[in-house]
Amino acid sequence: MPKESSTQERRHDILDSVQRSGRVFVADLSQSFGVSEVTIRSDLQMLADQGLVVRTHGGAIPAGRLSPELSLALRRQQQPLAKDHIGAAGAELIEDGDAVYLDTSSTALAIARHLTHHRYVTVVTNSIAIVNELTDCPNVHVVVPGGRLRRETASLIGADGLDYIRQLNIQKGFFGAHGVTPAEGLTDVSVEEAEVKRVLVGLCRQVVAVLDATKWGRVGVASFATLEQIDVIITDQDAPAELVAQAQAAGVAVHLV
Amino acid sequence: MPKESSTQERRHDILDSVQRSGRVFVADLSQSFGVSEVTIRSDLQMLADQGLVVRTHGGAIPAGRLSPELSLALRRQQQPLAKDHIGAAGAELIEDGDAVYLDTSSTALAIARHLTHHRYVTVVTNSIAIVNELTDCPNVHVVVPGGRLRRETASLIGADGLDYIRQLNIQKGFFGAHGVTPAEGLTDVSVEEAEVKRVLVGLCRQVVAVLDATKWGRVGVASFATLEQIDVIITDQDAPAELVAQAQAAGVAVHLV
DNA sequence: GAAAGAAAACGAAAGTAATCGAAAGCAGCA
DNA sequence: TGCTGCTTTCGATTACTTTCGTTTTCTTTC
Repeated sequence: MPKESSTQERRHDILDSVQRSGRVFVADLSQSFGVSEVTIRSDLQMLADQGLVVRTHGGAIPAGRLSPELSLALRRQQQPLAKDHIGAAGAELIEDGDAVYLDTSSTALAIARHLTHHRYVTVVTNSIAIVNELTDCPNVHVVVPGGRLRRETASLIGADGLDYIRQLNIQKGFFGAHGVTPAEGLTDVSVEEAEVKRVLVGLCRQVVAVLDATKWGRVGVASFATLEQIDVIITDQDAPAELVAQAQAAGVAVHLV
Repeated sequence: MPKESSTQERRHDILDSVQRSGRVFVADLSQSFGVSEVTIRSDLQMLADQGLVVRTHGGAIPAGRLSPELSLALRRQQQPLAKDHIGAAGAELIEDGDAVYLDTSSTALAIARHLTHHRYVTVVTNSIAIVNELTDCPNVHVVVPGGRLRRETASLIGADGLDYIRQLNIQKGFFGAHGVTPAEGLTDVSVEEAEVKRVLVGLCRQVVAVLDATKWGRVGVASFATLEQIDVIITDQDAPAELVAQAQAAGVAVHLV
């Protein structure tokens, strides 16, 4: 393993190593590349933000190593209280008679769980997890635009359903994201899904981002909404005050829950 | 089982083991993974919290799945044997590489359950039950054309996804029906769904009807395929011989299973 | 079948070691 | 001069252990 390579080369080599060996350790990579463990952790964080690896304690594994059910379960398990609070607050923004779009994030699923007392609401979603959740809610009308099954997120992906959605009048769209920063706005780890979300943001009358504190300051590989395009951000109390202030300065109504 | 795996990998492997063997024991897992029983119990607790396993005394069993030890009678309640046989026969008509349409009938679901050993198969379906079933089959590519949720059948209805389907080359379409007679052909109880099925029959290169004996001679309100449009009927041994003969006279290959 | 005792399993708590990530500072380069 | 990439430092977090009181299950006896 060569030393004195560029940052980009090192990250490429690290990714290659993760994929070849199936598991890497921070300590080993630090020794191999002749850089500090903090630098390796920074590299792995970048690769994780692009959805290429999954960070583990002491190292990383290839994205896709874990089964779809477990990947989904791990995502749902993160910040459960924050997501529930954000979900409840998101549901409170939904009025009887509304047509809303819920994306495939686990925070949008938390919103769906709080719709049991709403009436005449239409939910448009490509999340199979949300469809399953709303099967027991006869008061909610569910529309699924369609696409190809992506097991890791129990959702349907692709742009084919956009024509369907364009025919609908969607009052509010609720979007999770991999990260949010003032410069990059809302970002995702999948370029393809970011492209679809970008169109959806344009189709919704009101855009609501639902993010827990861990998402602030983090950047995924593709942006899908600038701060100016966001009407509301619902987040929890741990959200960093400085970034919240910058979002508010850009005109976003930030709800801390 | 290698040591030095991460927590996520261990839990993935534990979940896999639960699903493969149908039952696991804390003591065995502790020995296999080289960690304490408390750690294994913590792992199982997390998997149980997420609804992936059910904790038992001393171990765990799969969640939402029949354990191999459960009685055959309970399996029968789960799905009648005739449908399972028809489903198995339907799956045998599906070749690796095929793109097939499965409708939202419970017999089509039986087909989906027999696809675990197929490769490179694309399933096009609006049945949420089938999507859920195929979540565990990474070898099967799933496409969902989309529509409005119909809770009674865990499926999506409506003609909106037809444009999507028209772009696809579907070798075989598998259709359940409310009834089949020589005069009316295949019939359904929903005029709306019959209209969609009629279009779908026209889009599939080969049309396969999957019907148990109770469907012969029965008539729903709307027809969606004449006998001449049907290539194969898969049915069980109790199908009435005279109606079977008439179908055969009309050029249908009837498979009795 | 009920009761009693023993064994197995559980989960909470506390402790330890490893790992993490934020922050600050420095060097090199355009 | 400002930016990038790297370092060190250090408080926080994670993952695992052992211990021990509690609970559940099994076995034996009546």
